[in-house]
Amino acid sequence: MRIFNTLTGQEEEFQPFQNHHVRMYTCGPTVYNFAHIGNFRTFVCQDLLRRWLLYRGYRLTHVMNVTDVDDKTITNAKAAGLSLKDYTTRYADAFFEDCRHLRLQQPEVIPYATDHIEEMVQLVEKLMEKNLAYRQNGSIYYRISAFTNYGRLSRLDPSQLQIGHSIEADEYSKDNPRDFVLWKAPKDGEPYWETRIGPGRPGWHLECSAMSMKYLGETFDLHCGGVDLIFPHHENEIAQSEGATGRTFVKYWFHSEHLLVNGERMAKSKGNFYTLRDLLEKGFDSIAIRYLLLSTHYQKPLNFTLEGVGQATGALQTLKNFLLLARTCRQAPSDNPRVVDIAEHRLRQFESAMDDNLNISAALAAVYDARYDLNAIAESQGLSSADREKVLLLFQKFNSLLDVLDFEADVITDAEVLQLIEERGAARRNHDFMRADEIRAQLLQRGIALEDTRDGVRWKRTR
RNA sequence: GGCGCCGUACCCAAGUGGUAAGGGAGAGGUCUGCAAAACCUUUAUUCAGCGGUUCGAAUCCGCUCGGCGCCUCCA
Repeated sequence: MRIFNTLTGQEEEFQPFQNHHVRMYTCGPTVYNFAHIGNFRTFVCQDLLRRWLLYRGYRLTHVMNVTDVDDKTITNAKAAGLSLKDYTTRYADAFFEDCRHLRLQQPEVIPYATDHIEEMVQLVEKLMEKNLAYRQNGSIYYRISAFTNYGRLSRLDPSQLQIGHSIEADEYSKDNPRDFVLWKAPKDGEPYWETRIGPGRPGWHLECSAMSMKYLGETFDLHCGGVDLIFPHHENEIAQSEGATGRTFVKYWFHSEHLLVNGERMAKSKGNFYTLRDLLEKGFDSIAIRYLLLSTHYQKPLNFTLEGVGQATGALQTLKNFLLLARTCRQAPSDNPRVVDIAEHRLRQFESAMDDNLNISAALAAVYDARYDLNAIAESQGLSSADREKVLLLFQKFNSLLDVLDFEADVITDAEVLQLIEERGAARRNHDFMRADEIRAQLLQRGIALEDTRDGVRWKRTR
């Protein structure tokens, strides 16, 4: 498979260091509030990547950190009158609940920053020994002028960087304003840790270097995040890690583009700021949102609109209707050789699209083409048992990547509903269409849609 | 000021030199007691605009217009 590597600015053949084992790190959430839909676009892209690696048979060790100490978590916890731990636990729980709604697979390891202070201290000690870090007013800074590769990932020339406007008071004492903080001196009323490098708390970049190397080794295959993390976060991670170890930190850098809402950057002030919760409360389906978020290539901006969620819902419905037909269509007396041909052809099309830098649009086209081809057969001739299995297996393969379809047999157990379906059938046979339509409308209100086919009545849930 | 991305139908979107995939929505039709589903037909002589290279350009080059991102809070 080929994948775009931010480090080289090119698409490259993916070849992990250890042949069959991929080690991957993703920058996880900072748990200071509910994650928004833009955050989840990134996590859905990473979910697609991880699922494709698994599909291709790699053993995967995926680490995603949780940042549970930083300026925002501290400020918000204080405002909420909670301890830092109580506050961040609340939002970490909410985050993982949202992840389940979006069917994001759990990474193998989910380390929390506050559980890894010792590893971070060790990393700072190494950087101090190598004279890549210096102490200033109780804080410790990274000396970027001592790291020659600084700016390679982001293609920024350190000497060209403008100095930001929001430099904190204590940072005026840095040797170079562009140096970044590794360890922050304690402030009044803020949490801090007593450590060998002095009291304080970690800077933002430090945790990712310390935790990724702890769980994946000093050199690993993939590091993921949103494009906004390229600079400074990932640039600084490289400086910290490679500065400390002298070895290549990461082989492939995977960055996903941002999500816009109605063509604009999402911002609370613009009134276009959505959390997943907002959308679910408005009655949108979390699976349709997953579908929408995964259906645009990760390197392209995704313009999120409520109309788009509606379109995604419609597209999913087409696939669900097909699966219903595939399960319930007439039993054919013998196998149809075209079924296996179609399945193999469309699967190949799907796989080569995904191998091509996760070309999800082309992969989805293969899914819909398969649906179209197989639908015609199921509709006109029915399917033999073996062919039915093949069709369902094909879509299960597609779904191992997409995870937007359900395959468990859905049965109605409610005796009253079954009774009504029965009664409607009798009414239709007696040409009492008033009564039949009345029952159909009644069931629709309960979320069950009835469809009359030449092979009898068929039903599906509408919610 | 520096670096980078994007512009394909009503909407989303693939395609990076060989004559415009796929999805949604709309219109007409077939089937149906009516629906629904499905199927058929239909919606870009054209890819922001203008020039150039080429037998051939949405694809390559140049310019123009429009939108977006990063440059120490950020997914």
